[in-house]
Amino acid sequence: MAYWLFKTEPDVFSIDDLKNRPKQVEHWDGVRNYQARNFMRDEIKLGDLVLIYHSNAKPLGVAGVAEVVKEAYPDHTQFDKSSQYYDPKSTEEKPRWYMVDVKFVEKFKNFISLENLKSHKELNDLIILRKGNRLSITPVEKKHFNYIKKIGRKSV
DNA sequence: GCCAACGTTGGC
DNA sequence: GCCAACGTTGGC
Repeated sequence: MAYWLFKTEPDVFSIDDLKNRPKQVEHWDGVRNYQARNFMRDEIKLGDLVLIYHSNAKPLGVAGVAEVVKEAYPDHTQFDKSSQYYDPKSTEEKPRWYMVDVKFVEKFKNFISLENLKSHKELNDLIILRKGNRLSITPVEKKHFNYIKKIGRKSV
């Protein structure tokens, strides 16, 4: 059982969008970075928990938690010419990109802004807080996950 | 295999 | 809108 952080731009897809999906499940398509792809394909397992992080937005930060309900399978958008995620170099026989399915678990009562995250020295080595980090999927340590969950559930 | 040029991400 | 920090591409 492992923990992860997925970035998403809430203008495109937010925690509320996930919550409002049928069965509250959605496939996490559009990842076009090899490191992130490798995490999904090789390491992200059924039942893993995911922090949903809203990037490029206001507010900016961790919005809630989701759970992995389906392990890696080919991302269909890579074969779709009309998709912005279309990849002409990928084939059905040898797909280049993968995705997982996640299910809504909870939306934090207390949205945790990036500023808030940074103010906790316990979270100093969280990957997302490293300067210049652009990876859209990153592993999160159990202690960090639990700490963040605690802040998120605290009422303000 | 190197690396310059270019494109993208994402906080500010 | 700016720009630092990356990742990718493609010529050599």
